[in-house]
Amino acid sequence: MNFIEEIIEKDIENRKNDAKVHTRFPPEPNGYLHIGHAKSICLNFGLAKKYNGLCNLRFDDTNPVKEDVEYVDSIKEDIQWLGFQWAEEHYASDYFEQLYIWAEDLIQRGLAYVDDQTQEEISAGRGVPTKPGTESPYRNRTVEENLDLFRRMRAGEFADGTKVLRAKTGMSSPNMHMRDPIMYRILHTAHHRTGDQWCIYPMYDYAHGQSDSIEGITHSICTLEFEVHRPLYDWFCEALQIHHPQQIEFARLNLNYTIMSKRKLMQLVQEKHVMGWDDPRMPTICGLRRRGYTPQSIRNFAETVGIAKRDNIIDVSLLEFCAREDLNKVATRTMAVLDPVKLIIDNYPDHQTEELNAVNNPENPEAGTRIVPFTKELWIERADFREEADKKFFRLTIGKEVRLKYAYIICCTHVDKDENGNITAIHATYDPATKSGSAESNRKVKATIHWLSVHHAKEAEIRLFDRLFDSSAPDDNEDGTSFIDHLNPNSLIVQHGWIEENLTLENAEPHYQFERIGYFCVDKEATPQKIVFNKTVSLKQ
RNA sequence: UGCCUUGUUGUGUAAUGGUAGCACAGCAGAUUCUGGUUCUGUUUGUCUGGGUUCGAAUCCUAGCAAGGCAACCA
Repeated sequence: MNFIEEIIEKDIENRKNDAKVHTRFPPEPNGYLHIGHAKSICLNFGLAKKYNGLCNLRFDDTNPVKEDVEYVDSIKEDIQWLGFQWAEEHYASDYFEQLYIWAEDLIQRGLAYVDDQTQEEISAGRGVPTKPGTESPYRNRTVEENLDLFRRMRAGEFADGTKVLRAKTGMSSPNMHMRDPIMYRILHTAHHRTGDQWCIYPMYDYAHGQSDSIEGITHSICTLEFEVHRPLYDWFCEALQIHHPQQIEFARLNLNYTIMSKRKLMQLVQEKHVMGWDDPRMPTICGLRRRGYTPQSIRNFAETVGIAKRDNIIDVSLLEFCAREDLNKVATRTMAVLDPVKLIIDNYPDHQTEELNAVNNPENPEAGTRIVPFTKELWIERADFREEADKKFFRLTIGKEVRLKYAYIICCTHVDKDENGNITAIHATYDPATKSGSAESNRKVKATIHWLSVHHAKEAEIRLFDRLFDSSAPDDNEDGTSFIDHLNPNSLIVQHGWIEENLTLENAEPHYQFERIGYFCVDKEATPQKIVFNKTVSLKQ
């Protein structure tokens, strides 16, 4: 049980909020969701589910300059794909009128004032954390004057940046957020939902808590950097005398070998370092989806990393473990040869084709079996043969035996080479008595390798992804480098390999395990003419 | 150098005054027609110093370290 669950269970025990739990996930629609958001989504929706409560989706859309419907749509898609459904869909912008009414109320009660200072003057007046700030010369305007000015701000009489509405919290708090914080700024910018209805927009601090309050949120969960905002959150709820949700902060997710800043992810997309927000190397939810991660694996990951208040950097190997753990259960097995070399079974009849049975998923007998054709000429993985094998190598080498999966035990005899010494073909003989499933098939061999019939295999493009950055902390700029400097030049390698003939775009399963290689899924760019696979994650080595 | 928060194996996370546990990673072995899976075993830890207590990761105290905060961003 994490510390938030402890708080909630105590609240339920004390019948706080009538023992109800109502959370919310409050993204700003200014970018795509990433794995860090997934942690927050799983937390908020998970808590609601665990305690028979509700979880809303609320877009924190108070800054029209950065926000767009494109992001609203992608956020909704990603949350649903992760397997969650919100109780209510809201937008902070739906509350603009209520927020405005409350602002006038605060003015009338002498708790807010219009300030004509420039941005620089306000910043200077705020002072520094170690010393109190100074009061604005406009701080003591009359209620009437403030009301008149604020109404004219709304009416559009003033230019951007010429006036703001500030709360009167005092100028000497050691918490900088409590030094007469700005509530409204003038922004003659169209909003993606309210159009040009407004030219003043509330700040986060004057919108978030109130939105929570309006929706009857009981536990307002956010990340650590909002800790210093909590006194303000509380101040507004108390000043307005409205339902007061409890803000609780937890540590955001950090993953090594990647970055999590929306701004920087946006830069990768805009500067075309990646194919887009859904590039399989991106830590975005849509990127992970395209990469072949299952929603279950991401939920498991979010559960496994836990919830606490200390800063953390999770090892990507945990994410990969979660992917393998789930994929092992659900992925359809198939044989694929990524880096082919020809294997010729010299003593196998020239024009014979045998139909062999292959298991679709050993973890799930219900997945059944399929037929794979076996012939004299096969593709095998170049790495499965070595001329000079050490003690640790127990696959194919001259004079040694291996089993061809679902087929026969073969013994390597010799190899053909071109003038440069590169192996062009490997020759072997097979033992007909060792056919899989036959009475004498139980002879032990050191290894089993996968293969494909040259005459039947189909070509496919296979995209092998590695981590996007070659530094475990690409965002650490202490040496003067930027995350762009740490991009891994080998993060995408495109190979043209061979797949089983029965695997087509039309009948493709959502997830495959290429036996002995890794987990793969069909990419959205695949066509019936050219099927394209993405590597999700390799098998454990 | 003001205020807030946080320090538990390599990485995360439990233990709420009573045997420092779990997961990942690592290592070793068993099984295996995937060097996968599964199973077994195993290395490594309470930031430091004092104090309270029969007993401290936990309480007190003094340090130290890390992170956050001085946007008309969220």
